[in-house]
Amino acid sequence: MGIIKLPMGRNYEFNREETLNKAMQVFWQKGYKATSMKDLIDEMGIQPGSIYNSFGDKHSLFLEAIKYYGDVVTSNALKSLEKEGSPLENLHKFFVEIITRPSEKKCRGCLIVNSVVELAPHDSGTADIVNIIMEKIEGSFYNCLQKAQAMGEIENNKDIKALSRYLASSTHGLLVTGKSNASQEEMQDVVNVIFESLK
Amino acid sequence: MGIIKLPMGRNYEFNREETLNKAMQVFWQKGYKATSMKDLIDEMGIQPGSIYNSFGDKHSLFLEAIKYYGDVVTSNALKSLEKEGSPLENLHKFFVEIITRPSEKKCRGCLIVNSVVELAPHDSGTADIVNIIMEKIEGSFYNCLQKAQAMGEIENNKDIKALSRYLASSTHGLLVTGKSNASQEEMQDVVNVIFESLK
DNA sequence: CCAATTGATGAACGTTTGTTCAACAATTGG
DNA sequence: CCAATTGTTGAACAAACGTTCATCAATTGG
Repeated sequence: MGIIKLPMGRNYEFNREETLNKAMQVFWQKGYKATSMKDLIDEMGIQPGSIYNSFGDKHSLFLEAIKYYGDVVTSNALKSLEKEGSPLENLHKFFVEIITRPSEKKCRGCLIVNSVVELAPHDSGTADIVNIIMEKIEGSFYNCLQKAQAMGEIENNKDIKALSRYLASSTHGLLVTGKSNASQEEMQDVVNVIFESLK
Repeated sequence: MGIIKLPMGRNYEFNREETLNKAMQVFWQKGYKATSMKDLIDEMGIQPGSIYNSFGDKHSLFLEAIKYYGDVVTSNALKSLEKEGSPLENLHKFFVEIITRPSEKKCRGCLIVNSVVELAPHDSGTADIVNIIMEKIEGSFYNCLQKAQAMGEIENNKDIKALSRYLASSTHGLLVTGKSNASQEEMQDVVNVIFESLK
């Protein structure tokens, strides 16, 4: 075991991850363009110089924020699909969670969906990151459906690759619908039809 | 028949609808915040004074643009659902059109979906207009499904109110998916599952 | 304690933003 | 032709934007 060499200069006075998380929240709520550096400075609680020193410019910070969102928020939601017990029940809880969120939290939807719509077509940096996350989502659905099929919850003649793509697109749809003034009841209707189509 | 009284001052040198249409295209492609007045001046081909004189400020122009989109682009797409013949076939063509567009046109998606995601939660002016258009979309799906049911293309025990909500949300989903790098084939899979669920 | 290194601060910078307005052009009514 | 009215022009504006950097603070190595 070697001696730990500390860096020479001053120590950071903020927690990098906590600060990145704050930035993510702002981008999530306001979008990329509508978020100003002043917003970020206020919410992150550090000065512009510290932001640029630690995260680079606004665009770099944004890319890191959506990557972080994928690693924490999205990943956490997808983990619920791997729980023991009925895969279809896990999947159902996943969708109920999605349609329940809009009313409590401030209608932020999903940062990935928001970013696809606002930036992906014009910004390859954003496109690369969100595409990876979206493939991960589809992959998680696929694994869940595969398990469901193995357990006899889904008929064997079903094309679960197509179904996983369908579930991914349906999720995006609900996250958009949740940003309109659609009621809980309307979205419950949608989820019911989605689950009918899995049987 | 009375005498037509002409207004006293100078005549407009541009066609209001053509110019509004140009503005709509820019907002459609770039989003609200990412569109600058300079962009609008360049694309509309008139000076700032003329824009303010005819449309008010940027936000007012945007509201008029999304209203115009609903009256022209969305309405035109929905009209195809009312054509003679098989309602389900019309519906299918509607969805094929949606998943075919992204590759030709520059990945603009749908201005209404874009606006829900970018602005609706923070801007009640946008929310009001967008919600009306979304209700119109759901209404058109409902009429189409009703006709399909009357013609025996859909079973009578199906809840077509729920199905129309489902189709609306599915449409939003596909319009988001079309902005990612999803292939035509992937989206065709999604459409196939959607139509399975109508049977 | 002193040099070296690195983070923190926030005033200041040059752009770009959305918007205004005085000057000008075109049309109508008389 | 002259007054009245209204559209057009584009320079100019204040405010907000993202970004930089000289100055200071804290830590390490010797």
